[in-house]
Amino acid sequence: MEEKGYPFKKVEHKWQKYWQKEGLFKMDPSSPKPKYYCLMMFPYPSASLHVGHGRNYIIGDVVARYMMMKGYNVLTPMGWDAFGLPAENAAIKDGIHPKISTLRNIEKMKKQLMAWGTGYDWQREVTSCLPDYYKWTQWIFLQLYKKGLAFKKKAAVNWCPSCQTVLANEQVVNGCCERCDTQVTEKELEQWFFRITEYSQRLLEDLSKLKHWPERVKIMQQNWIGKSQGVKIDFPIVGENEVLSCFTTRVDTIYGATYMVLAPEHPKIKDLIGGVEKKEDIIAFIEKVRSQNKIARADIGVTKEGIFTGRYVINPVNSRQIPLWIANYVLMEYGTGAVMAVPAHDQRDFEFAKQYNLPIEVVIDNPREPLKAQKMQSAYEDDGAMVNSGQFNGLDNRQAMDDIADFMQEKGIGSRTMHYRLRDWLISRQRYWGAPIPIVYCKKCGEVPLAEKDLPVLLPEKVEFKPHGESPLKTVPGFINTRCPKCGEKATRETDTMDTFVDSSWYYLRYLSPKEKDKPFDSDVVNKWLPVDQYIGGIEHAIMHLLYSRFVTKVFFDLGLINFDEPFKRLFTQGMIVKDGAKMSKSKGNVVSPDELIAKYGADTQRLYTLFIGPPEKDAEWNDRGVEGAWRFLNRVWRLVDQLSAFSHQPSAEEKKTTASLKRKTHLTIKKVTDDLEREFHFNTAISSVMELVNEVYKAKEEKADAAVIKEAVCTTVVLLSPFVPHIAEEMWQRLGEKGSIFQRPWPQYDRDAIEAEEVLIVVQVNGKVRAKITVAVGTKEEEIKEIVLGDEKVTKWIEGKEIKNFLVIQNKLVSIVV
RNA sequence: GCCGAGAUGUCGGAACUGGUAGACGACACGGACUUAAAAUCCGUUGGAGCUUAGCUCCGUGUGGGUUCGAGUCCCACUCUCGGCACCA
Repeated sequence: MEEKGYPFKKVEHKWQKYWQKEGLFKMDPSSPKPKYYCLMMFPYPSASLHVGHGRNYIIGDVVARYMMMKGYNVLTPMGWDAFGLPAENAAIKDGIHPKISTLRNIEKMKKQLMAWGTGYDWQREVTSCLPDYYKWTQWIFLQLYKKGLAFKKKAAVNWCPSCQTVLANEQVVNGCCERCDTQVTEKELEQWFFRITEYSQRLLEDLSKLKHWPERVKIMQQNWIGKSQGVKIDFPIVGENEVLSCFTTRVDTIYGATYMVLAPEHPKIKDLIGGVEKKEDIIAFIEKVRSQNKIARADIGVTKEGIFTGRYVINPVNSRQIPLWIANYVLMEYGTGAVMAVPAHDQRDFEFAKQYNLPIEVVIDNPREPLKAQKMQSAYEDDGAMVNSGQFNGLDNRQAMDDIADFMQEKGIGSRTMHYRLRDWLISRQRYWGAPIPIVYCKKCGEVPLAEKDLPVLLPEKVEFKPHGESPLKTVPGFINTRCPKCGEKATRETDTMDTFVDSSWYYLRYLSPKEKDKPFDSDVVNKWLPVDQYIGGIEHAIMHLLYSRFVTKVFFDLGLINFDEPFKRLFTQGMIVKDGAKMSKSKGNVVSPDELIAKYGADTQRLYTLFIGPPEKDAEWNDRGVEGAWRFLNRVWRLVDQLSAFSHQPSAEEKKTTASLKRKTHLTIKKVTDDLEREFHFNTAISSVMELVNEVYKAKEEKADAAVIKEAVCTTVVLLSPFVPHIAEEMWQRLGEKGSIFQRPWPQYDRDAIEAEEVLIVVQVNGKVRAKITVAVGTKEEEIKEIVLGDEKVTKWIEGKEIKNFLVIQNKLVSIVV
């Protein structure tokens, strides 16, 4: 295609080379400037990028360049979250080794990032799938292991009986295997966990330290941790010298507990049903529920299923015997795996009681109309006065909650306690493309961690990818067979690899000393540079990645490795770019390729449009027409610079007014752009205000304003645009006769005197409606304004013959008359 | 169901602490330049009405409220999007 407009290809090539040569983005450790760590979530190296991906990097690049001009020593590194399932799937499908496809994708993406003009300190690049990185991921595992924070326990995985393989949640589609469509079941395996639950309270509390995180992300994390206060109550089992404990947040409803339900996985069931008549049926029921995988079990939703155990427990407050059931709607992972069922006041219990004809007893009355157990259509979950509750009758239920908890603690039948929804972090993956877990199993010594000096446990390269029922690592004898680090006897290696979220939970520390051979990071340097000043990434990482990173940081803090306990000071989560109302994806065919755009209009046009499209934290709809608008604007600025030297003029008195107004606009724009960048990254309004300035310059040229002031306006335009469209800005800067990189000059300051206006427009409202506008000198006295207003024809028309009830004057702004 | 975000012209979106609603861009239309087209430049562009150089009324999802004045604050509701979901 023939190039029209400014020669963007030449310009972009020239300046990309220049930045690289000059090392513009190389962080200088000896710089006396204050530090600024600007971090983008490191990407998974995928084969094809679209303009939606670009938004993240473009925003980050604007921030980095702006902070540079503000005089900071900016660190802006980049790396690759390079382990993961897609590469392994590609290996199975196309037979290409994950390492090869991943490294190839990295090269491709790196070129793409450079084509966007985004600058990074490439000397600090990290790649999580390479041994010099994952050695330290394994090291981190060992530290957690030593602290008792890494441990093994049985846990269920999704299992495809046909492929004979473990499936990740995203490989399960509608409860079936994505490859062969077989119904997925659950299988128990010994798996590795990180004990993140030990940090529940701190992870929750410290959210309040994160003043510059989006509120919604903090709320999501808070809900995810899910703290609830309640009471743990012991129910004695009839005929045994034992109790079943349950947790409730609604201890006020205890008198209404008419049965108890256990999760099918509850460990005490085995003993309890030992001598029961229908033991076989119960076992069959438990088997049935457990054979369904978690996803299917959650799907059932409506159908609550259960079975009576034949046993009874005693409600400790009224000594009543109530039946003990097992049901699919009770989860072992939450609380104690046992629930006191109060059908009158809990909807789930209500549905179950209706289905199995269990008694319903009202203990909190609806203040609007008394409840009748037989007539209830649903549970009453709101507040009211206590009834049928012994000594607590008549109390407000909220009050009773406290009183009953006190009563129980006194009598020793229950205690106030807290529960968290957060579960331990399952880090085991039965996969090849991940960091091997550095553990060895020895017949004599059992489970033995490797010594730090024996790291890394290298991932073998020669493996078979075709699915045959087991993790590819299990088929490599050279990997599995080893010696016990303790006794030297023959031993076998752990074949599970680590969740990629482990890799990504600490990479931001590695950037500070990426080539360090003896430790994961240099504590002194890390302590100097962290926490990260600005973290930028997608909202999809609001919970997992950010929570895991916070956890790992806290562990490092406790280990004395670092002196801060939150990794990211400021967080910005950008919105998605959609097209035709849907997220861009190959399957939907709505992908906009950055390569074509760059070929047609250049990277700066794409950058400008991406930033102009809307507020960056919100989702935005891509529109090809809008790109042309950005292109037109850049050319408009380009021509302005081009023609500037030809313009010289000494203004007449009349033209001086235009000159003054342009000068004022110039400085107002500096203020506006700066405010928009400081305030939540409002690039869209910053850019529109520069557009206004450019329009004004065109007008001022037409009206022959002073050449020096026009030049000031044009230079300011170029500088203000530079973080957004760096290539063209550098080129124009040079053409304006300046030397060196525009990013090495300071960000402009506005002149307070220049933005002072001499006259203001005052709006006159009569009965709340705008009726006239008058222009007066700044600071005109109230009396004087009154006089002018009352003499105005447009105003008198509306107040004539009417009584003025109120006359309000707001300085330099507005007059409001009520008649 | 719960939690969160949102609803403004034909479209993307502006409007900071209540003070001219619709900045800026896109689309559309008209004009200038041109042999012509593209590009560029200038102008018009929320709706309705009228006695049409202008003026009036209506207008920010719906209904109510506070206020001299509400897109903005309060109450109730509707819808859309996102996340979580049998959490005791």
